[in-house]
Amino acid sequence: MTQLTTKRTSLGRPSGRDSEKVRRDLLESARDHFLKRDFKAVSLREIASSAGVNGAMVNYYFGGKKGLYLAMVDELFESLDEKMKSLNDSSEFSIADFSRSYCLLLAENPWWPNFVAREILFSEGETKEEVLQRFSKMIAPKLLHAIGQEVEDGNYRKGLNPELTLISLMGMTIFPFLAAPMIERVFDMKIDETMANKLAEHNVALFMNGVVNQKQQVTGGTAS
Amino acid sequence: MTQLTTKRTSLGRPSGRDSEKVRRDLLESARDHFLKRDFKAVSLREIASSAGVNGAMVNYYFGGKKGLYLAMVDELFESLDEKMKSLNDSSEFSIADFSRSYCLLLAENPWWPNFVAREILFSEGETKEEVLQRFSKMIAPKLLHAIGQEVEDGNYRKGLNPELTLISLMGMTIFPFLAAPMIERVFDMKIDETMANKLAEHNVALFMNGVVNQKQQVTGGTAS
DNA sequence: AGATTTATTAATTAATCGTTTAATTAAATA
DNA sequence: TATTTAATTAAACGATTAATTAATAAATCT
Repeated sequence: MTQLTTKRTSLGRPSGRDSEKVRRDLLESARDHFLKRDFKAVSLREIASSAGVNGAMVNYYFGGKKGLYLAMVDELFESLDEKMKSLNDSSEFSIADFSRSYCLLLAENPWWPNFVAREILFSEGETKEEVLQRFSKMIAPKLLHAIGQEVEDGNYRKGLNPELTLISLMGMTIFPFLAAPMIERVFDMKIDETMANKLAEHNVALFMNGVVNQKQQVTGGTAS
Repeated sequence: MTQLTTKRTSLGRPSGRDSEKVRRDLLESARDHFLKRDFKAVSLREIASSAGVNGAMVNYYFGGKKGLYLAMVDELFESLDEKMKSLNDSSEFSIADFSRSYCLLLAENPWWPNFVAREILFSEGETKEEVLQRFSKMIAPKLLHAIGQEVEDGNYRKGLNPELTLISLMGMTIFPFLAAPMIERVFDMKIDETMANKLAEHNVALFMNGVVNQKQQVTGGTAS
C-alpha cells in the first residue's frame, strides 16, 4: 500500500511529509495554546500532540519551548504590524479616526489585548521585555505625535495633558476588550463586531465632548 | 551543656511558637507572591520559605497549595469589600466623585486590577467564576444606578448610552493602573499616588467635557 | 509523671516538565 | 547502488513540583 494517511506510530522519517508544514503546524498549535494560557501552563508535549508530532520536534525545529514561543510572538506581531500599517495609511488621520479604527481592529483580534496584558503584566524575564518593546514602539509614538499635533493646532481644550489624554483614550478603547469576560457578564452584552462599532462611535463622541449637557452648563458637585 | 544546642535544624514542635502567627505569615507570604506572579509560577516551597517554615506547613494548615491560594483570595476580597463600603458610604455621590475616589483607591492598592485581570483572563475553573462574580457585584450596579440617575436628571448629553459611558469611565480609570508597567515605560512616568491624583482630576475633566476646544467652555473646578 | 495531642521538619514519593540521546527510516547524494 | 543526511519517535535524563510519611519534640491533658 502507498501512504494513504499519515501512518501513526512509525519510527523514523515518515514518507512524503512536508517538513515546512510541520513547522507551520507547530506554530499554529503554539499560538492556539499560548493565546489562551500562560507560557508555564502550556506543556511542550501538549503543543506537539495538537500538531500531531512528537515533542522532540519542538526542539528540532525551534531549539526548545522558548524558541517556539518567541517564533510565535514574532509571527503574531508581524501580522499585527501589517494590520496597523494598513490602518495608518490613511495619511491624514485624527485621533478620533484612529480610535475608531483601532476599536475595530481589536474586535477582529480579541486575543490581542489579553495576550499583551498577560505578557506585560505577568510574564517574567526576556519575553516580557521583548513584547513590551515591540508593543510600545508600534503604537504609542504615532498616537502621541498625533495628539500633540492636535493640541498644537488648538483643537483641544486647555488644561488637558496630551499624555494623560492619550492614556485615557487608550483605556477607553482597550479596556472593553480586555475586560470582555467581565463586561459581557455584568452588562449582559456580547463584545462582537457590532458592539465594537457602537463602542467606537460612542467613545469618539464621549472623548470629543464629554458627558455634560452643555445647555445646562452643569459641573456641579465635582468641584473640589 | 546539654541545653546548648548548635543544632539549627530543630525537628519537632518548636518551643513557644504561636501557630496562629504561622498561619498569618503563610497567608501574607502567599499574598506577596501570588500578587506578583502566577499561581503556577509560584512554588509552595518559595512561599513557605519566605514565611520561615517548611513547605509541609502549607499542607498542614491549608490542605495544599490551592487551599492556601483560595484562603488568600478570600482575605483579599474581604479587605476590598471593606474599602469599597467605606467609599460608597458617602451617601450623595456623583459619578465624578466616584471616579476620583476610585482612582485613589487604585493608587493605594495597585495590585488590585492586576489581580482581578489575571484571575479573569487566565485562571481556570472555580476561582475565575467566583472572582468574577464578587468583583462585578461589588462595583457595577451602584455605578450603573448612579449614572442612570444623572442621565434621568438631564445632566448628561443626549445620545450617550449609560452602560457604554460607564464602561468607558471604568476603562479610563482602571487602565492606567492595569497597564502601569507599560505606561511607565512608554511615557516615562511613575504611577504613584501623586500621579493618581493628577489622573483622577484629568479623567474627571475629560469625562465631563471632552477634548474639543469649545469657544466658550466654562469648565468646573479642574482648571489649573 | 506519663500519655496524648499538636506542630514542625527531613526524607520520600510520584508526577510532570523541558531537554537529550539513540534508534530508525525516508530522502538525497555520490 | 552505497553512503550520507534529514526527519521522526521512543526512551531516558535530570530538575522541579506538590504532596505524603515518618520522625521528633513541645504542649496539653489525665
